[in-house]
Amino acid sequence: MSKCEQCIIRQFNTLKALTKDELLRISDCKTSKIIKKGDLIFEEGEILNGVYCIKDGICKLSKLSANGKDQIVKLVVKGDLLGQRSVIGQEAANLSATALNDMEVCFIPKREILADLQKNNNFSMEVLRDMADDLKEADNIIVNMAQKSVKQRLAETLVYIYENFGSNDDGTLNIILSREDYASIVGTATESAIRVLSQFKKEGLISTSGKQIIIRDINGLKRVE
Amino acid sequence: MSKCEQCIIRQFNTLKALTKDELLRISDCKTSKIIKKGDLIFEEGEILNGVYCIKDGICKLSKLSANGKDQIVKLVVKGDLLGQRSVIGQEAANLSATALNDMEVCFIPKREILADLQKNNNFSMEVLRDMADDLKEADNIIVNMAQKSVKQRLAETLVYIYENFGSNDDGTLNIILSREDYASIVGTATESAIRVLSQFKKEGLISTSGKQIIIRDINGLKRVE
DNA sequence: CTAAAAGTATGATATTTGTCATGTTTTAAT
DNA sequence: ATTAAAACATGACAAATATCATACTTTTAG
Repeated sequence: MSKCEQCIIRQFNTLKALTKDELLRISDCKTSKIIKKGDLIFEEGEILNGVYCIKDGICKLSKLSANGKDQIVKLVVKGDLLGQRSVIGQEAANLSATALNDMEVCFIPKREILADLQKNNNFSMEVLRDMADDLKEADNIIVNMAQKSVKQRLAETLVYIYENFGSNDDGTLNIILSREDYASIVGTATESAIRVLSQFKKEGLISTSGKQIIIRDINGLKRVE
Repeated sequence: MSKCEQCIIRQFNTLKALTKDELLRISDCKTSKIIKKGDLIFEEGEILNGVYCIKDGICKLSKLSANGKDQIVKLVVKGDLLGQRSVIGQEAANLSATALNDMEVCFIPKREILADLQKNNNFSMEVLRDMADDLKEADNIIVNMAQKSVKQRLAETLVYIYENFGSNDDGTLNIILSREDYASIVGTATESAIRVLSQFKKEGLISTSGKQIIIRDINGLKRVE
């Protein structure tokens, strides 16, 4: 079993504030899991017994709406921590987490996290800052959802993915999403998302091959109105 | 100057986790302010030097979108704390706060709050829980914005205000908002909000006299599709 | 390698929501 | 109490988005 003290991943999340001793303790009780593309990590309503530290892969956080459609609220990638909110609030998960490709995660029991939050103030401040940032991000999404068109939201989503999750050598986006996923991020019908992507293609902003999307004109996408 | 140790308000927010000594210190450096209806408490982009504890009154947290329209993200009432996120994140305010009626607030300097967060773990845990709750709420709003119709969102807003902020003896909602404010919560055009309210009136779900709104059929509002 | 399934694409049409114009009512200041 | 300004209300029309139908393409499982 690999050791947390030597794991590079923790430098990217709030666990970086833990002491050597705390890391050793967590290392002893954590469990590693492999999660396959499409599999559920946890589901809305489920009680979480700990948090997940993502060593590799990408997943979506989504919630089922009354109309039967899934809404994606956030994309979570390598280095991020999953389930912090539910563990802190001591309540059932509000969102479902689904793997978008094969993932490797470490599960850390709730009691360890809560104990460290109580004892280590650097850690709780770090978690606080992290959550403050998530909250700001969520507020911005609310404004965008309410005030921008589907076309603008989709363009911004492409820019966001390009700038935050990068692209491969051949120019394709690192994260591969279905058109349905794009619709579910933007909050629109799948057909509408497809139509807008087709339009972007015609305008030379992107090109596609299958599910792969290549950004051709990032500034053009930023200018979409 | 009134004293925090004797103030009932703090029982309703995270300040309840502070010790007597901490409260005494805060009491000594806090300042009381009266804010008139319509006045700005702070504006998006402004650096906050502390947090506001709301002793009386109601305000809206909003953000200006690129299209020039204001989007209301949250309503904040007596007992709530304002500006926690900006102070913790050590960055400019992401939202503007505007009084919806005459308000009485206490301003607590940033350094006091940050010092207490460092020292008092009960307090930081309390703030953490509070923020976790805000985040959950924000995620739910995102889903509603993306997946529900203007009519549904407006009905839910009325139910929310009725259930969380109460009504007067004559049945009118405690919080009086303009049609423009309702539009700005729901994320629609003012005319659309007016039209939907008119429809609710025709259907007997609400009645109005001027800006005042009376809920006639709360269950009917909950059933709106 | 191949068939079935899943995903993508696009047209036609319906519905929802936004915009502009205009008139009425309410609110607030003198 | 009076009046100007603000807020509310509604019609007509335009634009954005959803829905349904259908065909094509890519991916996946055996």
